[in-house]
Amino acid sequence: MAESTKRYVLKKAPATEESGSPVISAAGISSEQENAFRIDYAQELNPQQLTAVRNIFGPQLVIAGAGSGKTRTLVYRVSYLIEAGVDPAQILLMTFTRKSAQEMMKRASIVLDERCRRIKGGTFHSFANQTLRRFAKHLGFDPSFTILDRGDAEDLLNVVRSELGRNTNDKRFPKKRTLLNVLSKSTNTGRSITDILEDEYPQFIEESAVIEQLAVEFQIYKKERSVMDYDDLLTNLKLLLLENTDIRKKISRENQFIMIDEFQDTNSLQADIAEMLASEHKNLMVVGDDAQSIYSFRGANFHNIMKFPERFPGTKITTLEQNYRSTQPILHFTNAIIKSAEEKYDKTLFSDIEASHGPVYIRATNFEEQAGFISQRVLELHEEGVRLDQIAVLFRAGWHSNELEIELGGANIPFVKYGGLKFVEASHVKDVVSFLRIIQNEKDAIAWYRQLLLLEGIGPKTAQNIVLHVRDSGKGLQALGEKPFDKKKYSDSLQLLRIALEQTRSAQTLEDAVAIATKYYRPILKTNYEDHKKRTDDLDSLIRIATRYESLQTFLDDISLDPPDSTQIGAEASGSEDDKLTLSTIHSAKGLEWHTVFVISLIDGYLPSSRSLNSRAEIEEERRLLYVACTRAQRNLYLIAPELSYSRGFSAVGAGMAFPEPSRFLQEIHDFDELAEEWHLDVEF
DNA sequence: GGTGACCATCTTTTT
DNA sequence: GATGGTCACC
Repeated sequence: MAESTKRYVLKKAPATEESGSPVISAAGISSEQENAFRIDYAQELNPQQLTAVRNIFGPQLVIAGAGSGKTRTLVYRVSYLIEAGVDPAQILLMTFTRKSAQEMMKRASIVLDERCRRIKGGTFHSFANQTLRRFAKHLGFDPSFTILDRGDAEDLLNVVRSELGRNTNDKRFPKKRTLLNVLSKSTNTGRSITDILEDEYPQFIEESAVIEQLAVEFQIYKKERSVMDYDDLLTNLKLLLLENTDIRKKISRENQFIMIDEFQDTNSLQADIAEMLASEHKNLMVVGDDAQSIYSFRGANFHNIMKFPERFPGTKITTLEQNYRSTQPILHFTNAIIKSAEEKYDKTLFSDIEASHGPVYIRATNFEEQAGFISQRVLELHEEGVRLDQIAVLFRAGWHSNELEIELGGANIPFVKYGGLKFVEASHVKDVVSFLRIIQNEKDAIAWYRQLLLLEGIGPKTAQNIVLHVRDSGKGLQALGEKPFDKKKYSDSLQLLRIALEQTRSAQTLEDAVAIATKYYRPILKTNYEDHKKRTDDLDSLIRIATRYESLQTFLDDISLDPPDSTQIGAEASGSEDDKLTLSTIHSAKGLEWHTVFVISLIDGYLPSSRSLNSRAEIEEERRLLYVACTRAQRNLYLIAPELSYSRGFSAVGAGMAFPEPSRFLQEIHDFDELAEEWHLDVEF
C-alpha cells in the first residue's frame, strides 16, 4: 500500500555452517566397546541425540522438532547398531517415502560403510507388500497379486456398486470417490462405516446398511481377483500377523531393531502393525513431531504419538529442541505460527544461527506478479551463488503453481515439481500399465476391463463377459478367440490384443516387454487422444524407467507404491541439467529443507484450503501445514499473498474469492510486523 | 449393447 | 479444463 518506489534489496545471506555439538562423556552401557567404534558418537551428536542413539533396547519415543537433527539421529543410530555388532539385515527403518529411506541409507553408508545399505527400509506399504508376497498363501491370496491404485480401487468399487443395483439416477447414493473415502477412513481409523457416515456424510446415513454390504462385497471381489488396494496391504498384513503366531514371531525376530520415522503421521492400523512387529523384542524407536502432523485425512492421528508410552510401558522419551537448520529470526516466526495453535505440546525451537534479516512478507497484486517476483528473485539468488536445487517454492495444492510454471517456462528456469497429479495417473500411462498387469495377474479384472474398453465395439457389458469367459474357460489367453467373442465387429482387435499379450509374456527382458506393450498401444493412443503427440513421450519415459528394473513385479509394485514424479520424467527427457528449482506441495516437502523457501498463495481459501474449514481440527491441521512449510527454510523465507485471484466460474468460495484476505494464520500472529519485514513490489515498465 | 454428444461437477493433501 | 455421468441414437 505504501507508495514505495524502492525495489527490494536483500543483504547477502551469511553462509553459516552447522555449529559444533557439545561433548558429553560416554557414561553407561558399554564405554569400552564404544571406544573401539570407528565413530566418536559423543563428538558428532548433541547430548539428546546421543541419548537416543545409545538407547538401543526397548521402546523409545523421540520428540523431534523441525530441523533438530532427526534424520541425523536415525542415521547415526543405524551405524551405532551396526558397530555394536547388529546384523544390518535385522534393522528395519520405516519412513514416509522410499526416497527418504534411501537417503538415510546413503548417508549412513557415508558415515560408516557399505554395510548400512543392507538394512531394510521403506514405507509401511512397501514393507507390507514384500511380506505379503512371501506369505500370501496363508491368507488365501496368490503371491502374484497386483496392487490397485486409488483410481483402480474406485473403478472396482463402481462395478460392485452397479452389481448391487445402485448404479444410475441415484442422487442419494454416494459417488465412487466418496464411497472409497468412507471405506478407507473406516479401515484406517478403525471406526465403523455408520459412524463415519453420521459424522461426515449425514446425507447418506440412510444408505449405511447398503454401504456396509458394499464394503463386504468389495473385499470378496478383490480377493477373488487377487488384487489389493493400498488399505488392503495394511489390513492384510495386520491380519497375517494376528492370525499366524508363528509367522509373527518369525518376522519379529527377523527385524530385531525397528525404527519408525514421522510417527505423527501414522494411523492406528500402522501403530498396531508396529506393535506386532516388535512383539518379540520391544526394540522399537519412533520419531516424530506433533506440530508437523499433516496427514489426518489419511487417518493419521497425532495423539498416537502421545499415546505411545501408554502402549509401550517403560518407554524412554527424548526431546530434541535445538534446531540446526534455520536462522533464529525464521524460528521466531515459525514458533509464533504454532503458538496460536489450540492444542500443542510446548516446545520452543532455538538456533545458534544468527541472521540480520527475518522472513519477508510480500503482497503481490495477482498471481502473475507473484510468479514474476519469484522468477526474478530466483535468478538473482542464482547470480549470488545459490544453486537452484537449494531453492523451493511451496504451496497447498498442486494447481496453485500453474501461473508460476508458465512464468518459469518463459524465463527458462528449470524446475521439478513434486506432488499433485502423477505421471502414472495419466490415463494413457495407466492404459499401458494395465496391459502389463494382465501379464502378471490374469485374474486382474480391472486391468482387463481397461484394456478391453479401449477396443472399438467393446463396451462394459462385452468386456465383462470376456473377462468372465477368460477366467472360467481355464484356457487363459486362448479364450479370447473363442465362440461368443468372434464377432466381426471386434474379433480382429481382440486377436491383436491376444498376440501382443503373448509376445509380451515371452519377452526376454522387462524392457522388451514394455516396448512391445507400448508398440501395441501406440495406434490406440493415436485414435483415442487428440493430443497424442504430447502423450507419446510419456510412453518412452515408461520404457526408460523399466530399464531400471529386473522383474515385472518389482516394476509394477514401484509404480503403485513409489511412483516416479510427473515433471521429473519430462525434465529427465529434456536435458542433463541437474540443477533445478523445486516446486512442491507442502505435503511432499515433508522432511526436506532448502536454503531459500518461497511459500506462495498465502490467502484464505488457499491456505487454509476452503475445503478444510469444516471443523476446528481441520483448520488446526492447515495451520500445521503452514508451520511445516516455513520450517523448511534454512536462510531465506519469503511469504507471498496475492491481492487478487480469479474466481473463474468455480464457485467453491464464490465471488468473494476475487479479493481474498491474507491467510488467517498470518493475521493471527501478534507481532507480525516485528517478526517479518514487508516488501513492496514495484513494477518497472 | 456401443457410441458420442452434452452436462455437471470438481481439484486439497498421499500410500 | 478434465473427467465422469447421462441420454438419445445407432
